[in-house]
Amino acid sequence: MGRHSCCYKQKLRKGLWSPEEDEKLLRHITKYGHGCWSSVPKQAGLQRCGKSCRLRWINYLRPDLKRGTFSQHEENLIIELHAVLGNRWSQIAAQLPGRTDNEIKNLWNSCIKKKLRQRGIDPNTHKPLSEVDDSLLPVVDKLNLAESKQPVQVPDRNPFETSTSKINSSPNNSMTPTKEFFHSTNQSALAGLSMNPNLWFNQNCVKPFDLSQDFSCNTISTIVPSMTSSILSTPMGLKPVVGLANDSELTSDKEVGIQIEGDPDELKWSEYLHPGFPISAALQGHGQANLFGDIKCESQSADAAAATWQQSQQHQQEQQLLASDVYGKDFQRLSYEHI
DNA sequence: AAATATCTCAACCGCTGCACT
DNA sequence: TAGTGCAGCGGTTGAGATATT
Repeated sequence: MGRHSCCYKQKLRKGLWSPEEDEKLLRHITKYGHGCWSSVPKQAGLQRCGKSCRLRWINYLRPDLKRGTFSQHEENLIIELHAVLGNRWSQIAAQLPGRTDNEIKNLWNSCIKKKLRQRGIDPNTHKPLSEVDDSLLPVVDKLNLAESKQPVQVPDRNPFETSTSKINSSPNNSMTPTKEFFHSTNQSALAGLSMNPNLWFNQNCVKPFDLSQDFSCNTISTIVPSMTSSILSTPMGLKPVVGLANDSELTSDKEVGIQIEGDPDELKWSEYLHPGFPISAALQGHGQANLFGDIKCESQSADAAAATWQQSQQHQQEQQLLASDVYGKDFQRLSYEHI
């Protein structure tokens, strides 16, 4: 089609940027802003294409970039977000201030994938490697899988779990939620739901939010990608959510109750969280709660949360029966305690 | 010490979606 | 409606650094 692209222009420099080029670009953008990227190289006196300038600015020159190695918390967050978002690096990067999509992508491909395999987790599906169907893997992944299966190393803790978490903290609890949850065998009915009990909740969402800033997630439909529309329109109105308890004022002995209220069924569910613990991970164990109604997260005392939790038990059972009615035999109730 | 293998990461490539005409 | 320009995204590449033999 002969579509014109800045990349096809002749006499443009490629490869690594020199300090002089960096300085020119930095000075120009600091003074004038980038505006239209295609005009930046000319205005800044650079023999580069606009695309290259944009990339250099975003990945290297931007003043708000955080340098240095990733913290353990950041790595955990990336794993958690990858389980939710897959390879949507820019969306993942949006949740890590000062980090770029390129940086996160590189970290994932060079480090995190390896670490997960060593822990016996498939980085693509986030399932235990023992569950991964070899026939579905590319040859390269099969090789990696075979390698990492050698010393079958069962993870001794949930990689999403923080040290301060009380949730899923039993000694042999790795990626294993101990509660029952719903799992549909009808893929069209619940398109997008993960087959992974740890993640089915996650796969459908979304932009994590910070509890310290906003406890309300009733607007979840506005941040759930369009891919979840089929889920949202299910008879039960699934509205998944993911978040982090990041309130810096919280201490390890101060609990936050996460309450989920269903409408119109007034389903209530609660769990205790500690700072830094991914809500999604906490919710995994009680995933069925997320099948119903709107979700609202509120801060409440441990006692109040416990009372709410008690109150919700009976209602959840009723809702589970209702789900069976809705989906008939396609809907199974499974326990993953044996995994 | 040299050769080779592996890893890291900056940058490129090709594609998509959107806005505009 | 189709064509064009652009920004942005994710996959891939390859040079340099580091580890291993």
